Amino acid sequence: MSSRGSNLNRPKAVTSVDVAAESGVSQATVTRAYSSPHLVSDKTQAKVFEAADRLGYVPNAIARSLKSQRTDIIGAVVPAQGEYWQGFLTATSQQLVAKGKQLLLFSFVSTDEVDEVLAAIRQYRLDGLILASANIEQPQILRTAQTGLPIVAFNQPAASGVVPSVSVDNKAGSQALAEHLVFQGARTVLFVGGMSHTSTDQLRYRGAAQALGGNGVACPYMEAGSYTYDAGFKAAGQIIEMQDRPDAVMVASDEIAFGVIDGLRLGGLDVPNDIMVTGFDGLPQASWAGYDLTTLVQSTPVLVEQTIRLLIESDSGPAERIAESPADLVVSGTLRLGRTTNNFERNDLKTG
Amino acid sequence: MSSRGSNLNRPKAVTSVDVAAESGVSQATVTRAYSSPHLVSDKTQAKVFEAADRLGYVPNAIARSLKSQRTDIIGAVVPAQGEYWQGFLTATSQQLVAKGKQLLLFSFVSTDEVDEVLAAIRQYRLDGLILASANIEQPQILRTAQTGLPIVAFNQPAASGVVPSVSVDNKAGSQALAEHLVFQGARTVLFVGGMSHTSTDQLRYRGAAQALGGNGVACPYMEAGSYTYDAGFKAAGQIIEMQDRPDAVMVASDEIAFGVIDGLRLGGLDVPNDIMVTGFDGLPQASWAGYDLTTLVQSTPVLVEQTIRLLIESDSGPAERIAESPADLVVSGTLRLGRTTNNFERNDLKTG
DNA sequence: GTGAAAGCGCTAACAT
DNA sequence: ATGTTAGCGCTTTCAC
Repeated sequence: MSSRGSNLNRPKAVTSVDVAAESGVSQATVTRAYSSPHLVSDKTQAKVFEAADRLGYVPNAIARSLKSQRTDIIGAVVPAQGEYWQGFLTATSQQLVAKGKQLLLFSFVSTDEVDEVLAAIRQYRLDGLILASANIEQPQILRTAQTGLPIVAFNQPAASGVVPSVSVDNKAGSQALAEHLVFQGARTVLFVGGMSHTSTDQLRYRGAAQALGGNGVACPYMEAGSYTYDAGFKAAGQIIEMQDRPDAVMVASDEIAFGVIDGLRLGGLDVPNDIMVTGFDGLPQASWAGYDLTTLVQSTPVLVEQTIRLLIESDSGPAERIAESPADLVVSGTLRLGRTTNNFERNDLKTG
Repeated sequence: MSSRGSNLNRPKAVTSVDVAAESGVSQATVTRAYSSPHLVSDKTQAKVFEAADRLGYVPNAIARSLKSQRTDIIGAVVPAQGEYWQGFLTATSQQLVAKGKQLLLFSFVSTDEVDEVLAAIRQYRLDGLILASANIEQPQILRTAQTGLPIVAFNQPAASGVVPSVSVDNKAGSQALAEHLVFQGARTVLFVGGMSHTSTDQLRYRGAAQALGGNGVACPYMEAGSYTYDAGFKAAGQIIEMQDRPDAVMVASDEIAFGVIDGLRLGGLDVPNDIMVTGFDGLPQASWAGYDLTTLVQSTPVLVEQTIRLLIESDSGPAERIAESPADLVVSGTLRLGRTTNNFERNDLKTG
């Protein structure tokens, strides 16, 4: 065995006691210099910081958390797959750091892993948890919520019965988009969903069906099977085979829509001249020239902001149960030109 | 029911002392039942777990960390932008959870934020840190490493002088790809890099230039400016303007390559018949029918595995300084057909 | 404004 | 196999 200490070969940690000794004040004063500077004279604070600098002292967040019962860490449970989630993760991480909080990330592939993850989470006494997937089941959520851990569901409107939830206004967005399709002259529209049992799917379909029905346009539903490119690609194969091919396909998500477009084009159809396609989400790729997809752009930073607010406010007082944010309709190349209106303008999705 | 009434939401925390009282054993035995079950009789353990269940007890990881000086948390600093990073994050999160560890995520947009983030990190006494970006500067890395925090650089080969580093074998991959281009009949090749000062760019270019030079093919370098779609799209504009348009464009990353392809096609060129394009990374979108990009596929899970191994082993003994993993050449639709060899086969990038 | 002292909940000797 | 005890590093009364 090595003669060294049992576990880590790190340099011995510098603690507030060391800084106290070095600067000739008490340990309590060192702590105060950091966490309650207003209780310490400027001179003392300077003395402490100098000593800390000399010694390389950094306050220990673990010890602070043990005492204060706050970790300043927010957890997020996010699906491993899906083009959508990157934007969520970076927005969340950024906004939390700006608030002096950190993000503990858990990703899962299959729903089975969620239980395991939720158990691991409980040990860490997080300040809050964001559940960002339609694939987490309500009993799981409920059980976790009962431990007293503040939870907010993200883009999972169905969870709002159990925990506060933040999501884009799926139905209103879908309605606006459907109305625009009618305006563009679509007389037959097919809705391609991801998984029919999710609330996201249902709301988006309902919005479409309602708006279309009001205009005397039928809206059959086709299930792609998952929210993936491949599912959309396969769905396109079925669309091509259809007897009465629709004028337009409303797809439940951008990622599925990319697959639909590629599948249709590979099948020899011209998008948008033979058939129009729309998406939902506003992924960065939607504005890529190869797709130039008409879609509903979610403002992820805004949604995340609301999520964090709900999470933090849930410490004090009754929170709203559900917050819905509008999606912006962005009309692009996947709609036929020549019938546009200036109610809708082409926005840039990327700032660069 | 729902009116818990009071303001503070968390039920008073159940501790090992409570469980001890409930089960009639000492507090230490409760702890042992969880962390060293072999030191406890089966009967006692059962008794403890029952009591814990009744009370809803979960061990407190914060308190454990304070005592044990291990948090079981690994940090990762990752750029906010870039299609590449989602795969890294999910692989890392997954593999860590499988090892009973957690992932604390930090993302940054501009380099200025890195210092702030590194400071925040130090407070958390992480067990290790993965720096996954070419944009973190060596002095910063060095300073952080000197605090005793084990660090591994991910896909940032230049950092290997300072901390252990794991990356794909950029040069060898690029060479193999360049040789294949020559085999396909390319006589003039343009290399489009992201940012010329990064080691990733340099290695990928060097590999290409060397292989091409050995075959008497020149390889000028063009800098896109960033590793983004937009940068590639703009580069395509310049390529179209060129007097002697190259047979093929080797692009430093898939994401840039998507932009190049779209830009070339929008400019009226046929990819691959007018001009061939290759990428590097093996993003999911590379296998989408719209691009079907010939690229070098990094096995992110394997790279992450090595990264984690280095991080954990660095606790005990001298680690390798650098690990390089091969990239798999995947030949797809963005190369001209008719001259293929069965040395290279089309692989499926997606398992679904 | 500063110091002394009592924990936060768990771990790891050291006893028995 | 189990109980006792002394901390881990910080926050927070409570004195002075």
